[in-house]
Amino acid sequence: MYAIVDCNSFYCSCERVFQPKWDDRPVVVLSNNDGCIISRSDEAKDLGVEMAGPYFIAKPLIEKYNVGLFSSNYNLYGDMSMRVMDTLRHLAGDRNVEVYSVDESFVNLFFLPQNKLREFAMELRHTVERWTGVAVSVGVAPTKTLAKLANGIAKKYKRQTECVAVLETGEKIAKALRITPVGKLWGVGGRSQKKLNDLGIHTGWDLRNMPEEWARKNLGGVVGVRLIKELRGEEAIVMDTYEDKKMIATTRMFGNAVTALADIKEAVATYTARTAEKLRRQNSAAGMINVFVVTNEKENRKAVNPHFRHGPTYSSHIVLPYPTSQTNELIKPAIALAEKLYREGKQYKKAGVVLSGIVPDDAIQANMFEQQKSIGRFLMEQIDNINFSMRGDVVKFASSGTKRNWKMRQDFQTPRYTTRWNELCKVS
DNA sequence: TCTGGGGTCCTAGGACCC
DNA sequence: TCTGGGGTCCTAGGACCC
Repeated sequence: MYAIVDCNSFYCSCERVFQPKWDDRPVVVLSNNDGCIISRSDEAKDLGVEMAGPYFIAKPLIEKYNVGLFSSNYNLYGDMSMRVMDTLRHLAGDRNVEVYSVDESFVNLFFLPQNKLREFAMELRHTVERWTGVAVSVGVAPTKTLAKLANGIAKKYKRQTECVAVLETGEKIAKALRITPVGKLWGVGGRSQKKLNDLGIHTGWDLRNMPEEWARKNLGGVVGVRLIKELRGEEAIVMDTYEDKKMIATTRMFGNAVTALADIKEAVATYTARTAEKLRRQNSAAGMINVFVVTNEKENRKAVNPHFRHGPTYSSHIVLPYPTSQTNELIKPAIALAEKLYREGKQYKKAGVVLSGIVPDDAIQANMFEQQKSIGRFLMEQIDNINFSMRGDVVKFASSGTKRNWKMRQDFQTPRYTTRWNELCKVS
């Protein structure tokens, strides 16, 4: 049996821990650049604030009902996430916890007898809440997909379920599948939903009863087959042990459109530094670097797809002479790529740096600059240690610049309560 | 006027090899 | 006039997730 433990309105919950006056009032958290709504409390949901909707559209509603407004504070959420996951590991054992995203973990419950499942799930819920202040919902079932389904039910019927739903019998699973629209299943997105509905498949139960061979032909091949197996209670998606990322990226919208090459270069250098840091944190090196920029050219884009919000993406990549994790070795090619992509007179909305061809750092072949490299490696470690302990980028490369014309908007940001001494929560 | 920022897995099709 | 059959590796793009 698997549990999925999912934090309720995670970003909102994190903000409320440090500002309890918002506990019973509607709150929302905005994406970078204060662009759209990426977390909303139940109260905000009830007011009709749309998830992932643009802030400017929800603004009248937000102002009318005095909804609490927060810019995203990833330093805080990252740290709170660690606390939640550590609590789960403490209760279930390190190896039985698979962190799935910043606010969700799967927990393997094979060590529990059937009649202890609910009790243990409740213990997970209560302990996380007591130790971190973050409320969670728990779904338990024989497969990951069904556990996600159970979790959806726990969240939807919070009061009846006390945020914990266990589907341990065929009967309960069937009932849950019958009341769940197929589009709500884990792994069924908008495209597949439409396709399934057109074929007269509307509920999870309808899909569960389709033949596997049909899924192989009509539902994304092996992906569809796995989904149906999982719905029937056959494990097809197993616990994932930790693996290094195969691609690491930093991409951002600019606060305002940017036209100067100097600004683009500065942004690309900063993103490269941030990406290299992520790379070193998992002890990897990258063999390829890809830089892209997005303009705001509008012509003809809307006609093709009315949802197009920005212009075309221009991208280019360089295969590095040898894999590296050093910021200085990555910034040079990144800047060269930015220069190559830049066109005078265009307006740029966004840029990004993507590292791939990722290998373990200790597997890097020795090269002529071995000695120089080890010095560089030492330097990188020092910079990382300083930056990590300060949870910001205190030490920067000169090419990252200091003006930051392109920096994003964050008008409602809260302090980094848990990662900066001088931003600690004060109790008066 | 104003619409995140990451990731993963899979498939199809081209290039190339024997 | 007649023109195989496998196999691998790579890339682009689709679909999905949070």
